[in-house]
Amino acid sequence: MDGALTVGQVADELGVTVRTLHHYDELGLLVPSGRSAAGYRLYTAEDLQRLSSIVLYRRLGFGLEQVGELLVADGAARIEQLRRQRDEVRARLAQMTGLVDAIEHALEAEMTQRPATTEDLRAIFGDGFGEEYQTEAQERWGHTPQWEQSRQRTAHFTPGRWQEIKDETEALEQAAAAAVREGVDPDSPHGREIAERHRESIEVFYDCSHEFQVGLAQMYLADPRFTAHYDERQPGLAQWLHDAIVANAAR
Amino acid sequence: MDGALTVGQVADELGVTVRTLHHYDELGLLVPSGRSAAGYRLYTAEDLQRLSSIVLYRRLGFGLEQVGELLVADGAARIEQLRRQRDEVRARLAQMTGLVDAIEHALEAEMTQRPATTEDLRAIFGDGFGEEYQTEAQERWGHTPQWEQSRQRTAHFTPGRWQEIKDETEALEQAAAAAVREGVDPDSPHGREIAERHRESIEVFYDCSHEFQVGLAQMYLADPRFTAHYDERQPGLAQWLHDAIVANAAR
DNA sequence: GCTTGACCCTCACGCGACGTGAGGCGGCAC
DNA sequence: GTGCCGCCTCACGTCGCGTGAGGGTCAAGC
Repeated sequence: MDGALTVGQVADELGVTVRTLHHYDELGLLVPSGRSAAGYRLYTAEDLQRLSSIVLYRRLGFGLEQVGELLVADGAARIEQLRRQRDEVRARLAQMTGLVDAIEHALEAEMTQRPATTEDLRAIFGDGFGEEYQTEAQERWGHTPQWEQSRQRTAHFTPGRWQEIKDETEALEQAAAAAVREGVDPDSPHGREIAERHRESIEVFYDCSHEFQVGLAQMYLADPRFTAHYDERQPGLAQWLHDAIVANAAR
Repeated sequence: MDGALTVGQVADELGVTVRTLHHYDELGLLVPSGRSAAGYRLYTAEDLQRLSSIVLYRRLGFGLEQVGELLVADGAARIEQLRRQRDEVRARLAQMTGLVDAIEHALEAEMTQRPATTEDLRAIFGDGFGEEYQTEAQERWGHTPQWEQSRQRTAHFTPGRWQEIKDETEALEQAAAAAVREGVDPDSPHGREIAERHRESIEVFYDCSHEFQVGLAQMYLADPRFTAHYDERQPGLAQWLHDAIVANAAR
């Protein structure tokens, strides 16, 4: 019996914890063959053999109760259990594969439905969406109620929403440019329609009365950067848009 | 508040159990917005919204604590967590794939190392391994200590072991048949060597003294079925083997 | 008004395989 | 003798509920 090992030695040998050995002892799954005078558990080579079987079956995912059954079962029963276990693990495997897909799905949804980040905006609007402009705009209008309202609303805009906004602005400006080229009167039904569409595109951000819109129109003529933006697309567009907005506001 | 639902209704609606709702309430994960006079939990549409998020995240495999964090996290943090969860699940997936392989491995080992069944024996020895022979053999020798010893030993023989035994028997008989064809003297070193090899092939089953082996040799001549078995392979083999065994026993 | 049955409430233990101390004894080297 | 490591026996914690026990509530039918 001098070959008998204590819990710590067995634990090191087989890669389990001491607590695990205690646990198996409690359950009667692996009761050490002997005890020292002081009550130390003493494991023989046979015990180690049994433990290594237990460890093997545990690694295969069996519960302790099933491990106990496997140890006393004959070959045919063991094979049957192993097959069952394999099938069960395969089933869980399939279900986890589905889980990964579900997570991917949620991830994609989150990516598109989450409020847009600064990077998203740069990706959509290009690098022209620079910090300098942002800073200046904040200084100019940061104290207005419209700015505050816009800030609150856009905080929840998704990348998809921003893309829609860009598309609508683009379409609007193209329609206005076409009207200028075709010599459409700003104070015609079509001219006023475009002015109204412009107001709606602004109302996405904040409540925009006709009066406020007229103020914007005046700025488009007063601030050369706005004027340039419109006239680059179509010479005379800034003036035409201003006139249409004024005409629409006067009804 | 007339739109408020009780636990049972909510449970049906979202496919969870009443106990689960109690649990979430205890944890503070989903505290119903109201209680009836009698203390019934009352869930509003908002509560349902929150619950459906909880159910979603739970289905994605998050723990309840993480679900709580996800509910208050912003988009970026949620995405980060989803990614982490996906990676973790993928890792577990890989490890389960390994598990399946390990089980297959154990299964194969068990298949080949398990004691052979009657079907295994038929597969190895052919259908000549019939019940009639078995029954007669048991009647003839079932009471002998050799039979008992053989029974005990063969009970643990694997299919592989049986195959080895068959191969060795085959090789032995071929060697003996060749010796007969070549006119080898049974009482020569080579003849006695074959006799000794025969004895060893018997000792696989039970302890076989030279005297006992001589008894076997006599039976090979006395029982026409044994004689036929050997002489079919090589005329004169039964007699030759008998003589070699007798010579070897006499040293 | 009374019963019935379905629903709700609050405890509180159970599961599975150990982890993680707490409190105390044994063994061995200095 | 003393310090440290290893061993012992309780015994509670983990995680997400399941499953009663014991008892109120509510709407409907008699």
